[in-house]
Amino acid sequence: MTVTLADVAARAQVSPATVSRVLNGNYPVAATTRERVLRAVDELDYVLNGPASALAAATSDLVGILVNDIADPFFGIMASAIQSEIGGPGGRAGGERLAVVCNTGGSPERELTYLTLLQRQRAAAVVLTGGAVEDAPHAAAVASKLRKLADAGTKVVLCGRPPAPDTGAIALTFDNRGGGRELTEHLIGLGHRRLGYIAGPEERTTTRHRLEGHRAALEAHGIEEDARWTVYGRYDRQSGYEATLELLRRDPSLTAVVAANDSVALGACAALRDSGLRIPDDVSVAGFDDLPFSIDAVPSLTTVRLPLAEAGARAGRIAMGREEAPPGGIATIRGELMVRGSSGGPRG
Amino acid sequence: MTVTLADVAARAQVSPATVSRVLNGNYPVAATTRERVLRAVDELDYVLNGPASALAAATSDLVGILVNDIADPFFGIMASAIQSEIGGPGGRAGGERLAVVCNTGGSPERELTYLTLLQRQRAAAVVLTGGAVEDAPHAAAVASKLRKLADAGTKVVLCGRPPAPDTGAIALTFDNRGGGRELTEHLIGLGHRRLGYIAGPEERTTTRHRLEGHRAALEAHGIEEDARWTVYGRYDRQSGYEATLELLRRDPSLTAVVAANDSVALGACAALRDSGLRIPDDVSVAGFDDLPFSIDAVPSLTTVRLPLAEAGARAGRIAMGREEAPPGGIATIRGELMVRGSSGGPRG
DNA sequence: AGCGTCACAGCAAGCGCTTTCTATGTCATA
DNA sequence: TATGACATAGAAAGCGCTTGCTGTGACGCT
Repeated sequence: MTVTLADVAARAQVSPATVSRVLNGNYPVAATTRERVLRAVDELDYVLNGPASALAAATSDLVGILVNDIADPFFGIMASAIQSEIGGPGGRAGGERLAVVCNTGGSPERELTYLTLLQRQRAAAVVLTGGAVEDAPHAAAVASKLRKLADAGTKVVLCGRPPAPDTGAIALTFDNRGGGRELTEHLIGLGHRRLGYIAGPEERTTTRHRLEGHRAALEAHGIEEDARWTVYGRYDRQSGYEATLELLRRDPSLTAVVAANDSVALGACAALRDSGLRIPDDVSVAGFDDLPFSIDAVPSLTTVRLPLAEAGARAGRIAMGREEAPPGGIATIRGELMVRGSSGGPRG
Repeated sequence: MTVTLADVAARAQVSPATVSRVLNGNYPVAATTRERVLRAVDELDYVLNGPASALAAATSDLVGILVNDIADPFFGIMASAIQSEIGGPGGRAGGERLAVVCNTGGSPERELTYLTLLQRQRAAAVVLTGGAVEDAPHAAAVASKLRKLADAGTKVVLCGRPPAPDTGAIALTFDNRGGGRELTEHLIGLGHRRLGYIAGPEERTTTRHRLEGHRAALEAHGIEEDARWTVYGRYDRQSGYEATLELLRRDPSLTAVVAANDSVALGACAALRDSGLRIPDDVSVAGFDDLPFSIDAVPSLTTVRLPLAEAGARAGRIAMGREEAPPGGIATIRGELMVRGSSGGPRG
């Protein structure tokens, strides 16, 4: 039924070995023979059997990309960049690799299961994007999995994720703390003294780091934080909306709201508007990430730009061995403060 | 070095066959034996060799999802929904399947290459999302590929894509024409008579269908279209920005701008604002898709909501054989007009 | 008591490919 | 002309798993 290497070999009047060599192009084959084989391949419409070849060669051309939420452009942009460097079809790299994007939905179990699945497929490389969960047992489980992958020859790269010591994984980490600090300092510089903070899910490293930066800025300027000023939520618009209403309820005198990311910030803007407050006249708003839509908000969003595409591309190249790993296997990528219309001096 | 089935078998004092059966659970194995095997698996930290198993069983648990642009939430949302039904880790389905998202970047060649790669991996199913390219040779090549995939037992589902006759592919198509028409009729109903249209890439089916709907509405209301009122571009914000400036240059008296999708519409809004025009007082704007950010635009965007998540979920279920295919293998999914702040009566 | 049934477990034959090693013909060199 | 050296091609041994078929006791039945 299905055409095999042997069929091609028969048709081209050569041995299967020769066909394999033509297809893999890593062994001298006379031009005329090669052409004959290629013609047979074409005529029979032969397609290599991936599993068989992976089994025999003990390698695979699968590259896994783990993301928390594929519907979120934050991850989409990174995944896209990673993939373009993986050299899937059309990429620069020679060999065709199948870049597979796996959506963990932020669930630790799924993350682990996907890693196992990739291990099972003997993936050539794995790139994990986005923050990690701080749950100790899970972190240990992931670390052990990563070590096993690395030991089995799979290249492991973390993109926008804190380093995983002793796992052999290369880490490109975002400086969430520094960005958070810079952002809040900008607001403080404008004169704000009462700032609400809408954090992401409490157990995520990204959440904690950004919040730490925010608090560091407050502290550096002698602003004592009110416990009511922080609300935890999810990394989405709705969460931002609800959290903002909650903040307003807790302390209507807030003059600025700092959000965990841009989506949350947009939700915050909507809530403020719905509460009859003007941005930035009454309340300033700041986001994080600088996703494409942030510039289209009205007023456009003050935020911290993370070079997602660049980081992804670099992660992809490292995963493919086309770029050297940073010294120590760890690189910190800084964000850039983007001051736009959503932030201004406090009212009055 | 690496642990194999045989190692587990030796440790559990059973034959490899038994271990395989325990792992696949499709053959009676005594409870005590099973437990012994499972313990050995655990102790040895055994991970099945995917390629070997796929080769021997002549099936794979890979499911491919093709998207045009993974950084675009339009595709991200569908991919996410498809994947959740595929039953990757955490999904409802029992068997663990690896859902792989492939980013074609809208390139026909890449699309074809990815299909071949998936064919090579003997994918269990393939879901193609988004519009197709209208280039005849390419369409034929894709159709032939789809037929081969279907013949080889791979389930092929099109989600948000026009049907591919005689390929055995199930199609869930968006009613882009109907949506486009409804949208423009809404604007005409408001009193607009001079409407600019910012189309997507000319060679895409989605572009053509939406534009056809727009024109049908114009015609139905006896509005003669000016050739200057249509500009082609890409499906992104920047394209919308530039196209709007171009439209304004060509005919400053336009009172409404209809965009190929929401991202383009946002770009249009930005261009209008930068040109000193108010929305909708001076010019109304309409988008398409109703992506999450559209409601956050100021004013919020009038658009056509496409049930991306629902369609994706359905496509996923069909691909898994957990839902029956629609009669005739084709279902048309309608959009819903969402009237919001960006559209109003023409000035004056 | 004799024998068919049933529930398990093992044997062994591949699945379709890669790759090492070996064979063969062709040259250039001595 | 004899002889390496070299360029190619083939034979064959797996890669690690699945599965059809073949045992083999333990049971229940007449």
